[in-house]
Amino acid sequence: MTILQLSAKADRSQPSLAGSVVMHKGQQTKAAIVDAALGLATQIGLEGLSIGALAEVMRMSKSGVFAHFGSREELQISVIREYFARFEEEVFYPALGVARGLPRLELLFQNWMRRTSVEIDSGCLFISGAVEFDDRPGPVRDALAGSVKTWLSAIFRALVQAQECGHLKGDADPHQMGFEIHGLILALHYEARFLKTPGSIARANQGFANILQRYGSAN
Amino acid sequence: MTILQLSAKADRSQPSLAGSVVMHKGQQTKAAIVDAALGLATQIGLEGLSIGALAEVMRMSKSGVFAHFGSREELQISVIREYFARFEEEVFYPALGVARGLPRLELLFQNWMRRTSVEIDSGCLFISGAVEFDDRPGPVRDALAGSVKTWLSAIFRALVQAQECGHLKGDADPHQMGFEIHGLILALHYEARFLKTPGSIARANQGFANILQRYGSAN
DNA sequence: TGCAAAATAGCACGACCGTTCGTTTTATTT
DNA sequence: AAATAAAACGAACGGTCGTGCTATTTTGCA
Repeated sequence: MTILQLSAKADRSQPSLAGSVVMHKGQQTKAAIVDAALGLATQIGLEGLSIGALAEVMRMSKSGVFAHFGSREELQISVIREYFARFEEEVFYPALGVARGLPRLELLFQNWMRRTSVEIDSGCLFISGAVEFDDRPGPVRDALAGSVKTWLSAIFRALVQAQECGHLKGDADPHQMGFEIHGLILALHYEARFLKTPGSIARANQGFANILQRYGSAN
Repeated sequence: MTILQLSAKADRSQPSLAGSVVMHKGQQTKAAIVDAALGLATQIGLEGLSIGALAEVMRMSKSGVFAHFGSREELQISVIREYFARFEEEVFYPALGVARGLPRLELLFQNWMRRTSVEIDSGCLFISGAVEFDDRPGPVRDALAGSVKTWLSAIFRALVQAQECGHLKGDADPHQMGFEIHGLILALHYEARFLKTPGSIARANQGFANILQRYGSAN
């Protein structure tokens, strides 16, 4: 049993570059397209992602690219799924290797921070996507919000476990902690990527330490 | 002397709805256009703001709207200036009426929170704009980043003053505090506007109280 | 090796974009 | 009221967008 409902079964028709062993031509190129699209989308956003530009990068015709998805929305959703899969792989799963409670919580945050640091250059789809699909209902928004909620609830569960392990004060509120931690990540992304404020990474780390100090059972 | 370099002198040619007493037709409609554009931009973003849609709202021709700005970029910049002016008016200036130190700091945050709460429905230009102009250099980005930096430095100064008044611990770091406060606002906007998480406003308030508790000189 | 199926290309469409230009209407001044 | 300046219009241009069609090429399997 895993905490995140990861794509356990080989999901129908969404190639994650490491799909099934036997991979036909179509699925290969589709995976390559999604990979390229992910690169474009993190930089210019899901809205800015255009099939024409994507085709140019892939050295394919627009219609050739288009045929793999059937619609722009489906392309965007594929990108979101791929982004989430990589996020899981990079941030979440490695943290399952360490003990529950504070160790895992700290590793989760550390991985999240490291990823966000990289995204200072490349951009974060969960942040840009949130702004772009604020009040634009539809399947893209649903995919985006679903992914984020899944991740945030994983953080929440790690906090609850830490409390159960006695690593946090009994009256600590995991929801409140999650909110504040999320704020640190958002502030890091905002100040470092947009404002180019130096030292933001250290600020976020310090903020996390402060939260632990307030809510930790020992000092 | 004011902390924010407010538009003290009647700025050349940017009508803020309450411009000079004698207002010619052109300046009136320009102000009305900017007002409508601000409404559109906060909802769909500065990038999504199109002259055609704006003209439709104004019941004017595209070219008629366009002539007031000369370019789309100039329109966007006008919108940013207007947004910042209103932000000052609503959040910053009222806080100058109370005593320096903790009272002013708390009022600043309270005003900021109130504004952000309203923006859960309408959207915040400083947040959506940051995502849209992350790595797109140019005058629009400059106007956006300049406004935000001006505001954040006002917060910073309020923190320094609070420390000078003895309302904060001597070893409190105003930069760190500003970072964490900014994170609370961002988390509020993200979770309330995008994820529709209930209780986010209370979370942000609690977070601010926590920061004050850690850094405050008295309890 | 042949053949069906899948993948890709090519082309055109309608819609919307920012912008330009010449004209006409509306305001302001003399 | 006449003259002048400012403002608004309407049509058009070149461009990009997503998408739908129809060929053509490529692929994988019998």
